[in-house]
Amino acid sequence: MNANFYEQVYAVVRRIPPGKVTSYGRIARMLGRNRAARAVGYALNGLKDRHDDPAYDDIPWQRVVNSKGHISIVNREFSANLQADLLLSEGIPVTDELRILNFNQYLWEGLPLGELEAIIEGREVG
DNA sequence: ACAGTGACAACAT
DNA sequence: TATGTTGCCACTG
Repeated sequence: MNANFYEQVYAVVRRIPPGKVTSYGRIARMLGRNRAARAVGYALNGLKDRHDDPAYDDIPWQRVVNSKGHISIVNREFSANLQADLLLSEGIPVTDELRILNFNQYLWEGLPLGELEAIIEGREVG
């Protein structure tokens, strides 16, 4: 259940401020797993099974897109549009093709090394 | 223990 | 530039 990597991913995503976005690959690199981008997506996918749990309600999953700034939820029309709406409500411009305009302008800088270290070592506050 | 899978990303045409 | 192909990693049954 408590896959450590998932929890690390959630901890990072929780820190993404409103109006900012990042990518699956960048999160993977923050956690020291340079090529675990797919696993990050897999972790976020797991949220749909826990949306009842309040502990996972505060995770701004909508702020994670792919490396090109595209919303990556394909074959899931409803969720993809929901993600676009959520981003728009934060002031992030999303085209009707589900692409973020001026993606690099909204990119999140990431966490300070110390905070990342805490998350990786399981000392995150939560 | 092992093979299949997916909200990715980097390359190769 | 635009597609198609090939690694990747963590999780699951």
